[in-house]
This record gives sequence, structure tokens and C-alpha cells, in this order.
Amino acid sequence: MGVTIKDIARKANVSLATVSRVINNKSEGVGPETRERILNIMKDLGYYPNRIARGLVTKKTNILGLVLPDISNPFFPSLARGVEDTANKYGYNIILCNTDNKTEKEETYISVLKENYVDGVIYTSVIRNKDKSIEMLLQSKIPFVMMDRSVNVTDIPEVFTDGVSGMQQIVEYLISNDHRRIAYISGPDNNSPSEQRLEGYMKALDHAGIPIDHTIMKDGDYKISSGYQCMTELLDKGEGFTAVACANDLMAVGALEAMKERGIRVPEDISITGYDDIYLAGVLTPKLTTIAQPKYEMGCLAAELLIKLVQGEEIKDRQIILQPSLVKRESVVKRSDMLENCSHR
Amino acid sequence: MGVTIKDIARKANVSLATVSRVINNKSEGVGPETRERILNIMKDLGYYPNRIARGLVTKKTNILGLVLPDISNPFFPSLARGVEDTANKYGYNIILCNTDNKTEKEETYISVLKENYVDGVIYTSVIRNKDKSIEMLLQSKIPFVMMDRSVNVTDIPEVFTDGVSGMQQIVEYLISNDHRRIAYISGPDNNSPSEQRLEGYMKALDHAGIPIDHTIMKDGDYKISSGYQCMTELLDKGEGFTAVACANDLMAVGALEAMKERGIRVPEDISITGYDDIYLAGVLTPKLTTIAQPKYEMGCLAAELLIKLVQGEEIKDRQIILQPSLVKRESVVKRSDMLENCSHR
DNA sequence: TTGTAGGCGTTATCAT
DNA sequence: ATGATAACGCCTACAA
Repeated sequence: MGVTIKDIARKANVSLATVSRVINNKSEGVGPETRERILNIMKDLGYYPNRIARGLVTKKTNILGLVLPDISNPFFPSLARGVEDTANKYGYNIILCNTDNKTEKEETYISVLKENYVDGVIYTSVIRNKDKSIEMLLQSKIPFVMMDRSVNVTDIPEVFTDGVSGMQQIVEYLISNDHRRIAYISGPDNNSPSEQRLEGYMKALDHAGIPIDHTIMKDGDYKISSGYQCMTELLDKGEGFTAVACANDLMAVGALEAMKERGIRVPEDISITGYDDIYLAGVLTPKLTTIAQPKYEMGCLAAELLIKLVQGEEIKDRQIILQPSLVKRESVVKRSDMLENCSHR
Repeated sequence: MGVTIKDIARKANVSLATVSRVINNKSEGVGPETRERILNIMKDLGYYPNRIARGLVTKKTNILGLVLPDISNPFFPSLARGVEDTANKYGYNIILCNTDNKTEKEETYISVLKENYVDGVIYTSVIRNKDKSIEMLLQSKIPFVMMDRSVNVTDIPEVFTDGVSGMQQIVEYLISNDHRRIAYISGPDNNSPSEQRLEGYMKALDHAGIPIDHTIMKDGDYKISSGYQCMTELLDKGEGFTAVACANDLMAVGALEAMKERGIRVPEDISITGYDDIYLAGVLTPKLTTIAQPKYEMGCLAAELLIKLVQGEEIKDRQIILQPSLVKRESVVKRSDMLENCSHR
């Protein structure tokens, strides 16, 4: 097939070893002139190393696995881009795997990744503590870092953003705008960010001395449709809330839709907030006030951490927690600025 | 490291060859009982094949390269998901590469992909006809299919959607709504879809006997900011157009923004159309009338085609052209329904 | 500085 | 139905 190290060795009248040395430019192991000659021949013949063969002996493939729920979910592309960019920067490539949050697919992919002898994997999984796929990863000794979701197991490297702080910030912002009855549409209960955000919501209310009212809290699943659904229920049965905090932007979109259909104006009648700051948050009407996560950066940091792990570097912090930030736009208004006598019921 | 074929051979008291046979379950080459025994031992020892070693001899890695401009551009995730899903279905994995439309990055990635001996690549590139990276691909004999963009070189397998038909459809829709002065915000000139769409625009006008007026045509680059910029110019200097067709949704977002700032109402004052039907088209206000491309399907078909190529199947159509479809929403209105005496100047 | 030779884990071609 | 054994392309002691 392609030209191999052998071809160029023959043509240069040297041994395979010598060629190999110049390929991996071992500092001083070859005479400057032979090196030159070999380099030229390599260029002439259009030689490029066979990473497969190399991998077989070095046990390194320079490939990283990136397993996440769904690349077509607007939240993940930035993360993926971040890991790809930094992986590339360090000479690694990434294999993309979509799991749809299905444990089964996760396990299958982890297996495949192992078979491919990837050097490491970046993992965004539904798993809670020690799940099977984590166990597989652990015992296979392949380095990995959890991204975006925490598994709450010490010693497992992870990078994610502080969800309780994020949600707390935005709910406190709502409170500082004089809202007291703040409804909540949560995410699914199978992942840590969702849990953290709920905790942040409760913490904010607690700090402000506002009692938790479960009648204005709904369980969503991060999808637009569930935002719509939850908002509808809230509108039908919720008692006099003036604002609603959503666990992600997508659900806010659905909620917005539900309100629009009923002629409820945002933020004049009800204020709403999202979470994630995906790209559509800024183009909605009204533009959505939300919490921005440093997505791209998270991807970069996860990759960086993983690569250090792979290369056996000594690292102090195996847990990187990023801080989210509030981005104020148009969907929240002070309670005193709300339309006076509006009843949305 | 891991347990190898050798370990299990020893434990089963058979030769490597026999084990290999059961691994690749060669139909009948092993006695049913030995097969059974070997299978069990494999399970016991937690054996999984080393694809690297296998690849070295078979020259097959079961890995496909997916090179596209930018996974964080809302247009691509669906495509990527499509190829990943079908690749996975056939037992392939994909390596993701982001090129940012930079020729240099494209070439680098093609090289890397070659070094990794991927079995094939799916390529979304800026290249026009025979560019260097295509040349590399061609001479390296690795199967590839162009996706989303056509290179206009016969014999190169490609799957894309018919851009002239798409734009023609939507402009004709505008015309059927009695619009005669239809502005156009084009895409960058370095890719075929952009060219095709422009052609579709002109064709539609031509069929309707409407003269092309370059004063209401602007060159954008597919980004939100350029939609904003072009619309601003149009508003400043364009003469009495009642509708504007954008070469993609993102630019329509920018254009919408520009109009909103000036208090121009859409579609009451001006109708607008997008192209691509990305996620946000349906959540804008007004909801954007646009052309939908079967993105996910395109990814699937591209992968399917590539895999056939890889597996040496005989294929009749090396070019798959998908048909886009008009999705009518709220951003276009009949000219007679426009606000009477409005002047947006 | 350079060459020899063994081995990485599998598959594949012969034999047996 | 099985077993030797030679590749596959490269790296790496160990020699020279």
C-alpha cells in the first residue's frame, strides 16, 4: 500500500532503525547528513507514518474518545468544539460518540473505545456514582474525565460548572426584582446539573426567607415540549406566581410558547429565566435572561486535563469547577413594573 | 496490558489460529465444543479484541473521518448526528475534524486521517474543483464522499440538497404573495450551496419576468452579523423592496434584528425568508418561513454511501441530490396584507 | 553513529 | 478441525 519505513530505508541505504530515529527525531542518534538525506527521501516518496503500526508497539493511539448524549442538542456542540480544538492542539484526534443518555449505549461505546485503544475519554454521562460504564473505565485503566456532569465520587477527575451557584444567582436576581412567588421548572432527575440547579433554587428562596411551594414546581426533562407542558400546568393550577425559573433555555422556549398562546406577555405579566445561554437565548423575543456556562472553555479544560492525565503529568486539581455567570437580557422585569391588574388565570 | 488472544489460547489449550477463528466466527472451522469452550474463556478473562493489531493486518480500522467546518455552527450537528448514527449502525466510529473552512486545516486533517488509516472520509469542504486536499484524497485511494457541498467534478461521490430548487421555491413563494421587489442577502462565494441559492433566486425572478436589481442584493457571509449589516445597508439605500430573501437562517436573524431596531415590523412592513431551517427558525418572532434541508438524512445517506464505497459494493448513483422543502411560518405575508402607508425609510 | 533482531496482537496461508 | 508460522509497519533494546 503506502510507502513504508522499509522503502525509505532501502532507498537511503540505511537500516530501518536509522529511519525510525529520524522519524521520531531522536535527538542525536543520526548523523546530520544521513538525517538530511533520509528526510529528503521521505519527502520524495511522500512517506507518512502508519499510526496503526506505531500504536501497536507504543500502546498509544493519540486518539481520545468523546462520549456525550447528543451532539445535535444545542448545548453540546460548543463543548465538543472546545475539546476538539485543544485535543488537536496537542496532536490528538477525537472519536465522537452519541449516547442519548442511554446506559446501554454508553457501555457499548466504552467497550468500542477500549477496543480502539483510545488514550483517554471525555465522558458526559447520566451515571450517578459507580455505574457499570464507570467501573469499566476504572478497571480498564484508561484515563478519563467527566465533563459537565459530576459523579460525586472523589478521585474521579471532572470539570463542570457550579450549578447551585448559577441557579442561585439567577433566582436571587429575580428576588432582587421583588419577585417572591417564583415558579420552577426542573430538569430530569438523572443528572447532577439538574440536581444542583434545583438546590440552587431552593437555597436562594431559603436565604430570602421565602417558603418552598411545591405547587409551583414542575418536573421537566430539559426539552422544549416539557417546558411547554409544565408551563401549561402552572398556568392552569399555579397560584399567583410572578416569575418562573427554568432549569434550561430549551424549556424556557417551550414555556414562552405556552404563555404566548394564552396571550400572556413576557415580562410584563410574568418574568422568566433560562439556563445555559445556548445561542438561541439571545434571539428570542423577549431576549432571554439566563445563566451562561463557559461551554467552550469547559471543553478545552476537560481535554487539557485529560491529556495531562494521559501523559502522566502530576496534577493537583482533579476537579475543576467553573463559575457560571448571569446574563441579563429582557425577560425579567421588576415587579413594580409589571402590568398592574393582570390576572393570567 | 489487556488479555490477548494468546492468553486465551493457552488457557484453552488450542492454537492462536483457532481462537482467532472463533473471534471472527468463521463459519465452521472449529468444532462446536471447542468453540463453546473458547467463548467461555473469553468471557471469563474479559477479553476484547485489539483493533489496532487487527487493523495492522487487515488494513481496516472501521473508523471514518468526518471533516466539516464547525460543529458549533447550528447547521452541522444534525448532519454529524446522522453520519454518526449510521456509521455506528454498521460498526464504524467517526473521528471529528473542524476546519473552519480553512484550506490549511483541511489539508492537515486529511493527512492525519490518512496516517490513522481511516477507512473513508466524509468531507464538507470549501474546495471548488480539484483542490489540493481533494487531490490528496484521490491519490491516497481512500474512499470519500462530499457532503452538503458539491465540487462539480464528475465521479466524485457526493450528497447534497438542491440549492437552486430550494431558493427558487421560496422566492417563488414570495412572488406568489405578490412581492415583486425582493431583496437578497447572499452567502459567501466560496461554496456551492451559496452559489446555487443565488442562482435559484435569479431563476425565480427571471421566470416571473422580474428584472434583477443589484442595488437590492448584498453579499453576506452566512453569519448573523452580516445579516444585520446587509439589512442595514439595504434599509439605508435599497429602494422600496417589500421582501428580503436571506441565503441562510442566521443572516435572517441578523436582518430581523436590524429591522427591529428601526421599528420596522415583520412581516407587516417587510417579509423575510431564511434558509436551512435550523433549530432557531421556529422560535424566532415572527417564526421564520424558510427552506428545510433534510440534514439528518443527508448525514445518514452520506455515511451509507461511504460505507458502501468502503466495502467495495457496486453502486449506481454516486451523486445523491436531496430535495429541500418550503416550510411556511409567519415571516411572509401577502403584499396586500401589508400595512398600508408604511415607509421604512 | 548505525545496524540487528525481537516483539506488539491479529489475521491469514499453509500444512497436518 | 486444528496448528505452525509468516506477515502487517514500526519501535527499541542491544550490539557493533
